[in-house]
Amino acid sequence: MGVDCHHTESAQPGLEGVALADAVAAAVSKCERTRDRLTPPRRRVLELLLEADGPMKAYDLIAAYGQNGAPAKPPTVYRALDFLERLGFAHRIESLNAYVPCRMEGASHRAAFLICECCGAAQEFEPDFAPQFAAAEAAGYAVRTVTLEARGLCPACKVEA
Amino acid sequence: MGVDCHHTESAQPGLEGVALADAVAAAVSKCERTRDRLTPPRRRVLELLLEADGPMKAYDLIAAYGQNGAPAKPPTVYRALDFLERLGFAHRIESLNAYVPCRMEGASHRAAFLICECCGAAQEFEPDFAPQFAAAEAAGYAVRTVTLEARGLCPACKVEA
DNA sequence: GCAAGAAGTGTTATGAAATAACATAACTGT
DNA sequence: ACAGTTATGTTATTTCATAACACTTCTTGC
Repeated sequence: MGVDCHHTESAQPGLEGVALADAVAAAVSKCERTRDRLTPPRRRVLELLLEADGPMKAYDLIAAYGQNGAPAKPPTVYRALDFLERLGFAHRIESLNAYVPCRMEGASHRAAFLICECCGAAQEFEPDFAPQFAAAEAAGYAVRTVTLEARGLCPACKVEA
Repeated sequence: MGVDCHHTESAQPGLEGVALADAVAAAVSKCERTRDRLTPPRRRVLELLLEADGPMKAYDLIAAYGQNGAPAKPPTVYRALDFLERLGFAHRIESLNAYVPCRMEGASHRAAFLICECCGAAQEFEPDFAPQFAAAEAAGYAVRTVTLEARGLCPACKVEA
């Protein structure tokens, strides 16, 4: 990803086989419980995100959508992404214009990432926003969502540099 | 900005007259000290940001650039924004695709905003990233920059809602 | 069951955001 | 003044995202 990065292996390999099936099944059952509809296009986009080795651009998803190489129409994918974000199955990484499946258990309204500028990996983590949150509320703000994106070098790329 | 927001006054009025001149002069002298070149296009974009009542889109800047109504070419504005961000005179708000002048004194590599989803105001604040920073470094990451964007309602819009 | 509304999809077209590439001009240090 | 670097001007293109509308599928109250 970065200009001086020569990694061949991804820091975050995508799911496949049983692991992928399990992750999809978990989403299916979660949607059944909440009466949300994980329709075919939504499910397909979720699969693509889970299979990916890293953050996926919307137009990568569009290109990869069809099983036979046929691309999707942009609104198909953007609508699916809206749904997946809304349900907490995916996150948009603003500073990359890219999307990742949610790796955290408790789907909160918070998303925080450590983004490697060398290999492009995006590691989700659970931030403690308590201080910022408290400060904002003290100033009279009603905070709804918080996005945090830290950029730098992941352990592997730090060593190499 | 928001669909159910009827505010006429901005929460953050832009600078004009002496205040604007002072702010620009401060940037000029800061650049003189650091031997950076606040060239005409860069200065013009900085002025536009300072004059604005809120976050400016790049194409708003492009449209407003010429004194006589003539728009700028996109690269002119994007290059100026790169410069202004690099020196800490401006910040990009990722979740809005928009830009604001820096309101903080010490130009750090950190930018944090409280963004009102109703009136569109973006209030910059000085976050305490120490905990997140420490956690990231402990995990082996070398953090370079951190962006935090909290979305919700500002005090004025909270009352109205 | 079935009508009425809501939610989802397919499709065409367009709008908005950002950059590539290359030629020219202006500073900088020697 | 010259060589190297930094900045600008310009054209074109690429990338990212949504508007609008017709149609289908769910759902829910009767």
